[in-house]
Amino acid sequence: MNLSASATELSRVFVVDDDASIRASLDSLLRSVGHAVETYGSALEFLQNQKPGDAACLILDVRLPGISGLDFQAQLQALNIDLPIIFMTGHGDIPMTVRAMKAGAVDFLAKPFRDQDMLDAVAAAIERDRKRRQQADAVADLRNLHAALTPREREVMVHVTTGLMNKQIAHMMGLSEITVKIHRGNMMRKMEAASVADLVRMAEALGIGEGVG
Amino acid sequence: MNLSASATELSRVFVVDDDASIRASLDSLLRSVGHAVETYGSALEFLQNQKPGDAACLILDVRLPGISGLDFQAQLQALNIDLPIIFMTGHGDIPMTVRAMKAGAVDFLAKPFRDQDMLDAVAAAIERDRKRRQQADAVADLRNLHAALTPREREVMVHVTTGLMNKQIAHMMGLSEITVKIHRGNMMRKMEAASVADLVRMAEALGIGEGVG
DNA sequence: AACTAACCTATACTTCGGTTTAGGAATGGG
DNA sequence: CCCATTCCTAAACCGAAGTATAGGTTAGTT
Repeated sequence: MNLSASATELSRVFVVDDDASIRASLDSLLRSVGHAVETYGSALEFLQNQKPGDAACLILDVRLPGISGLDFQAQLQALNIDLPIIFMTGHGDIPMTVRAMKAGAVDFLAKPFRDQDMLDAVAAAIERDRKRRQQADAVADLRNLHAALTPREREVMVHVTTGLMNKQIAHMMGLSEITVKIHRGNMMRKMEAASVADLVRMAEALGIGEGVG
Repeated sequence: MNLSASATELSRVFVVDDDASIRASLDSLLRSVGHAVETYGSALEFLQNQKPGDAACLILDVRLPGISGLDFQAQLQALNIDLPIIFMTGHGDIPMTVRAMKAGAVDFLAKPFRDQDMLDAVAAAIERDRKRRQQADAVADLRNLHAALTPREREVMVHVTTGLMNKQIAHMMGLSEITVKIHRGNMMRKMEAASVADLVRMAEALGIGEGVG
């Protein structure tokens, strides 16, 4: 059996709904297309288990025991858990929908919904998460490199990405030019930057010293 | 009278609704807080008049004579008219709301709505447009500079922003190194780039030759 | 035919970037 | 106390970048 037929990469879907029958049917539906599924009856239950490294998304009923799905969405953001969310609702209204979408929800489905709509939403959510992870991983790598810099090297990096010459940097930092060159060389090696152009792009990704745009 | 009291910058709101009374009340509401307002009874009417240079937004009833507001939204995108849209609806449902929000609507208000909700939405929309314009203007300036480059200069610019050395560029283009230097110097002057760092940021803004990611 | 723009090249020179080698000083941990 | 790290500097050197100056070709315009 080819376990990874439809899911070329691992995809995990978390379902949070207090209705066991909904959980069961979603579980079956999602597994049928190759997603790994974990279901929970409440937000708390979900929070207690931790999420692995797969591309994932969260299917949430707006009405949960104890907490509103919308509030839970905000709570996750506050906790820095960035998981694409698909909302379901039995008695949703427009303001609720708008609020959820503004807060970044992938989709908002009114029950009952068509299976295909849910599958499409999940596919979109998983894809979004996959891209976000990819981007986040790249930035994390850069952060590691950047963290290995000494204070002086970090400082020089800012000035280099600003477009200053060694001479100017030396003057600003109260150093001799040759010292700047040393710091600069060490910095470039540690950052694994082959050129200033590379370095500038890294700095942009790290959110360091913007300039033109 | 201080005409620009509440509106520190000019803001223009387009209202498209087939109901004249709605148009009138929105016109009055929006003018009261300092927005310039133009109302139209149909999408076509709006399209025939052209939009000026102010920061602006569009208030649209989802149900318009002849065309759906959602379809009109898509049409505007196709026409490359990027105006923040606030939808109003009397009989809206959740799928409609989701579709509009996914397509980039700023807000989606169910009638009747509170005046303050509309004013908040308009303020957010205007602000979004202001930022978009600012960004677009900056890019337009860059495009003008870039358009003034000769083909060779453009080519050299790509290679420079990739981080290549003059020697390598020369080899790739089948030129002598000195010729590359000339093109490069002319290019930097025409682009008004004081440094490679500057140039790289310009290239990013122009969407030219990405590198690191 | 005269002119302009874009293109290519060379010599010569200056400045800038970068590495190597070789030190000295301060800090903090084992 | 020794050791590692960070920090600063210098001399010497090489290669890369950049700027004249001076020339040439081709193609299209007037």
